[in-house]
Amino acid sequence: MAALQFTIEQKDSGSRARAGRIITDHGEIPTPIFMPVGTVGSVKAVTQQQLKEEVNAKIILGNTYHLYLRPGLDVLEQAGGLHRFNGWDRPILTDSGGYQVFSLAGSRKITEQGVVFQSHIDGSSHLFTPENVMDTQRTIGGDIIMAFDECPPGGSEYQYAKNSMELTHRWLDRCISRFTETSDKYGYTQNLFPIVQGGVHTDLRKASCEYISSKQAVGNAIGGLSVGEPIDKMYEICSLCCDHLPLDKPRYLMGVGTPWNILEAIEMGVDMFDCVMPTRNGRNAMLFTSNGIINIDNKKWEKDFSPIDSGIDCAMSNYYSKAYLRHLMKSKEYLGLTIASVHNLAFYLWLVTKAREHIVAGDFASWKAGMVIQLQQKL
RNA sequence: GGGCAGUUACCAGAGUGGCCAAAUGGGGCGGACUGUAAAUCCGCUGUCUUUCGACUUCGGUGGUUCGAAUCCACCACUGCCCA
Repeated sequence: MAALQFTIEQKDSGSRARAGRIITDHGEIPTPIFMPVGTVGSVKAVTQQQLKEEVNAKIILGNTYHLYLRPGLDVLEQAGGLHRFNGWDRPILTDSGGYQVFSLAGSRKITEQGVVFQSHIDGSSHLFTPENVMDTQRTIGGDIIMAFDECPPGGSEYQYAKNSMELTHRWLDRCISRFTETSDKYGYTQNLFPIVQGGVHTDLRKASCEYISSKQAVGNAIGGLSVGEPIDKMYEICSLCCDHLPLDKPRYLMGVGTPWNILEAIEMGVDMFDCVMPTRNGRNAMLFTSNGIINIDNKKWEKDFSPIDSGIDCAMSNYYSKAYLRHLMKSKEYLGLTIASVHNLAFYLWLVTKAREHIVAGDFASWKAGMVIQLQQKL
């Protein structure tokens, strides 16, 4: 059993994009990659079989905060970790709960020691520290686990962002200490990714990248983006981070994003992505297709019996019609949620696979320029 | 034949003299969603107008009143009960 390895197989000639491969004990991950989000150990409305056979997912996410609250660590430990528990035998990445510091801002308190959360399930209080978040992620059993960070809102002003970043750095040191002191729990290697913060402030981001880089982790994450800042700022900061993070380690842009966001970031040299958008928006009737965006609730699809998306290689997307999916969504049938989610995820995986092919072929930038426009069209 | 209840916008259903273009729910239409407190949330849903506002609506006709979805008379239709 070995630590995560990353190899770059091909660099794009016209941009910073790269085609690589991550090797973990649970299998290989070609990059760039999109990772479906399975917060509570389930990619909502999608089975693990569908993730493999229809979506072609290589790695999925789980969330520390949610899994800690339910089913709880005793269940996960007795199950033998999340892989055994949910039947997903490919790699898993667990987020640390840092995002919940942002999204549950109304029911948590941050101190130097850590964060006290009030459970969204029953209101009970729980203290998360860098140390116990490492222990918890060890127990959940992610192949890649994330440092515990504070994710400040996109509009945070300089001083807040600076304090927040410095806190995240101190927490990182504590995460690394605890992570180093403890062992892999289930026989395969677990790998820690630190997270860059610094808001939308370039000097903070640069400093954070340098600090994070000095830790020489096997991979690095860019956090604190797509949290309310203008989209141009997101691109600017992402690009800057890619200039200051190690070239030979995978870069993970957390929580991003739209298909065109992902293409832009790939061009900057990002290798890994996750986002709830394909699943959540899918459940809410928004489909991403190789031709553009569809609101499947719109009446215009009522009698459109053509496949959902014949431009990608997902069997489900080619089998079911837009009219049928609209009917299912309008009728609030569970199957509609599944088809929409599977399709959107398959599209995202198709997109990063195509991106990789074009990087290898050496024409990524020109292909991307056309796709960014095409994918945003409202059909 | 007699008695009682009812008829409101796409549907269901409040409203019983002015604060009613008319509650609420459903349906319809549109939008939002970026490390998931989300199968959620937000608009619009008589006509014209960007707004202000104007106009036409509450089974039909006529009436009472300054003013009627609301009161009265007759008519039409529906449901239940008694013969």
